[in-house]
Amino acid sequence: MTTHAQPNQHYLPFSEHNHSECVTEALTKAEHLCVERGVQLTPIRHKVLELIWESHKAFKAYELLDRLKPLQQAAKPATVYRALDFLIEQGLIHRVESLNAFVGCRCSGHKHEQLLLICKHCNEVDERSAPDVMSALSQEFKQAGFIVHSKAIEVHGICAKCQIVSGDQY
Amino acid sequence: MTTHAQPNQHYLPFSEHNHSECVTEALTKAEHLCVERGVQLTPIRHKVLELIWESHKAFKAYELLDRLKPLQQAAKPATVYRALDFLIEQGLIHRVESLNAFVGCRCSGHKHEQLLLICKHCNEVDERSAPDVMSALSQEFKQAGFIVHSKAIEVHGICAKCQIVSGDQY
DNA sequence: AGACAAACGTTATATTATAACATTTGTCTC
DNA sequence: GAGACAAATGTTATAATATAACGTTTGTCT
Repeated sequence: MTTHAQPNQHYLPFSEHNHSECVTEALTKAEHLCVERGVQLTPIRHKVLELIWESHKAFKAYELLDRLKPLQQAAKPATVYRALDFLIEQGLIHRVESLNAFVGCRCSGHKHEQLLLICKHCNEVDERSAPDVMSALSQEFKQAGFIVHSKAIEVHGICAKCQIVSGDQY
Repeated sequence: MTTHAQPNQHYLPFSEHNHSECVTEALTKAEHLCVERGVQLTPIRHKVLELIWESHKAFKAYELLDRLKPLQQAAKPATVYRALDFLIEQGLIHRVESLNAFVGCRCSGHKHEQLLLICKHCNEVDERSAPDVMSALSQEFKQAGFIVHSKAIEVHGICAKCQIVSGDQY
């Protein structure tokens, strides 16, 4: 099995990909990274990551908690939030600020912020590295004399797939 | 008194501006806009807008509520959230998604999203129209076939002023 | 006066997140 | 193996953010 993701950009649209492969790849990659880094992808953290990868939609913390409970009797809010903190720290998931929700990161491995395209119709979140946007941003920071620690670049709208599926008034 | 803001970009740094003029201008502009649009900038909405403009820092809803109470006995969470909804709707304030907080909009008048530079040290929020960033974003949306409804572009770090003030380890 | 819509009052509760402290688990040392 | 330690997790409580639902007031139009 090939376990490493493509460089970064231009994934297949969610509709066309083999999601179970996609998940396996993400999890395998996460496992390897954690070993490399000497950090523990404990069973709880692994389960939460798996739950998040169930789809490309962003999950709320309490939705994850509900799904975690059957697998982990003792699960409480802190259980989930701790796992999420770890996964974010390791760059394995993104927090979607404008939704208070969490989504798997397809370009995981290092902490880095991407452009998130969030579809209001299907709720899927597409990440794009958007190099031109990022370099324009860098220019802007330089001009402003601003030292960046973190970015959240989140866009809400309708994805290409949903425009076709339901040719409405978007 | 001149009541209309400069086109958009390149305001004075907060440290150098005359804040009371800045507030007066923002409030006067808001009043005019609401008249033009036939919407009501009621006393409560006006007070909340004034409170937000007390500084260029983002305020939490419940902080605003605490400050509103002395001026408005009956103020409850709904009071504040309704006023905030109105002010956002009219493009008079921004919601800062990554802080769950609200900040006055200096380029108010129409709904439009700007780049927000949020200083972790002084907590002030600088808005920038960042045309190059926006046009790179538009390119990206076009490429992705994504129809945009709204954007949140929020960057956390240290502003130029704070780098000078405390020459630390930022 | 009556009808209506918009804003606001009021109560209750939902949702999101963290604090604080106890317990368990694994590892290292002696 | 006993003791010491750090990391992870368990557990209880509560803080912080936000909305729902319904009643009342106010102004305007007829």
